[in-house]
Amino acid sequence: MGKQNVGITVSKEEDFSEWYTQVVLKAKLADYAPVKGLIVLRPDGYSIWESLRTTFDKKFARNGIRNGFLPILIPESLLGKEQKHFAGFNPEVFWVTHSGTNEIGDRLALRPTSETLAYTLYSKWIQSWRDLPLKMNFWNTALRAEIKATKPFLRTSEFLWQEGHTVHSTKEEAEKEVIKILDIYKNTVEEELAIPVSTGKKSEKEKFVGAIYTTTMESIMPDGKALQMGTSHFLGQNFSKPFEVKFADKDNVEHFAWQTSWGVSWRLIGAMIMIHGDDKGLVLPPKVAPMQVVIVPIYKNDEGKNSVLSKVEEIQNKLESKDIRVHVDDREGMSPGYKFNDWELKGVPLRIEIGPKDIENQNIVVAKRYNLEKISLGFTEIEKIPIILDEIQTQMLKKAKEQTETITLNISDYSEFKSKIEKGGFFNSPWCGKVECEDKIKEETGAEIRVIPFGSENINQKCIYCNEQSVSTPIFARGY
RNA sequence: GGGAUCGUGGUCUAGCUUGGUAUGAUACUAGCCUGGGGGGCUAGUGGUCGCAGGUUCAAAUCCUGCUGAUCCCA
Repeated sequence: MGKQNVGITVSKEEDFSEWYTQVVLKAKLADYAPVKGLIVLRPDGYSIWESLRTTFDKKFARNGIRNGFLPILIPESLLGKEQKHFAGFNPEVFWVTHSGTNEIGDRLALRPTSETLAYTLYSKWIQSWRDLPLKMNFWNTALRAEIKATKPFLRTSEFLWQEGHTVHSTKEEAEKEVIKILDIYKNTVEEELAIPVSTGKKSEKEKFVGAIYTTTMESIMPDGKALQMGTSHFLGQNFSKPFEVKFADKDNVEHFAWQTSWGVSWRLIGAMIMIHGDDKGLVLPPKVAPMQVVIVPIYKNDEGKNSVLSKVEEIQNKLESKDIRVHVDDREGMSPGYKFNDWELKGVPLRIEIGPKDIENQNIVVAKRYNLEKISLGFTEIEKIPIILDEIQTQMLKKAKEQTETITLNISDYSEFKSKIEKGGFFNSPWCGKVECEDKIKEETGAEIRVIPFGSENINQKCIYCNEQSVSTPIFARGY
């Protein structure tokens, strides 16, 4: 077997973009579809998404949110009801104009997002304060035409996501919901994917079109570019008015409702690949890994094979009884070395090697993927495996946090800002709050306000661009 | 939005300038030997050169259109 095309052929350090694409394809998470900008998820990729979905569903349910399903086609007349929202999405909407050979009068959009459709229904379902709050979530795909620069998971014309839409009788309750969701997002991403995030608000310029304000979580990738990991919007009454989502309150006066919408997409998978992967390929956090442990049996002859395989089976059963996802690689005709590399490419968190030597010594060899460390465990120490997996999960988050810290800089001088932006990173820099400065910074450096972190309000500094009094210290970065 | 490069068995690739139905590696299948970090030998399978059209006796090669991918800049 040759190694030239099987593994990753470039280093993460030297050619990040190419490295990323190779990891996605070679670890068999996804492949390109025959249509531009679309990808296909393979079992290992989809399994990670399913794992995230399961976690989110549990947390949503605990918060009183239930799942529903919405169709993919939205008539133009509905999509156009909230003008700013429509104008924002229009350039990237796919349109269905024909059914068979007949032209469709009110052409149909492939949903870029479902606010307009959901709220048309909500206005039917809500009449009284007793119908509120209404909290629903939808697992589906959204379609937004990406003409250029597509990249698996990060920028595709169709993407898997969840979109939540809630309706409340008061502004306060809706705003609390916005934050509650952002919290769920943050702790899920940090606990499951081991990716640190910064949360806060988007600037006026960067907020969701149609929202009063947008809260967001952002992460910095190893190449110094920021990635939006999820957003939770306070819609106010911007949609409830045009869509007539209203209710009779206890005093029998009719009010427009207060709404939120929020979503995360499979971009999270892209972030996980970028943050944790290395030159050998994917590195999966144990919690979302489709296989947490792979066992590679090693033997020379039938006699050795039998004793090794019976031990392997015993260990497999022991681990499965502790709800560990185990796979035994009993493929014949492949050398152990080939298998080691293969599973490292696919990012399995722990590999167990068992051969004649180990049977003799009453131990197993355990290799950790995230740091490539190998340790020996006695046969009686198998129950330590779940603990080791937990440690790996913790260590991966720690490592990612350290990485984030090293590329997060406090910069209050604009010339320093400009000279360092080429290398990328999160820049904490004071800002006066004016969109003119934001625009100029974007124009001159390519960096934008990714997030204005909660608690970053401050009036004691000078705007990095115009030197006037600051209102906050946002995180600036170039983005994906 | 602007620019550049590219598309040949599953994968990577030679051939293209100077037209004559395709090179090598790897993968895959079978057998034997091997087996603790991408093994060896032997014998096989697999493509009609991204798609459509044009020029020609003849097109992977020349021309046109389309499509897809990658990278750089805004």
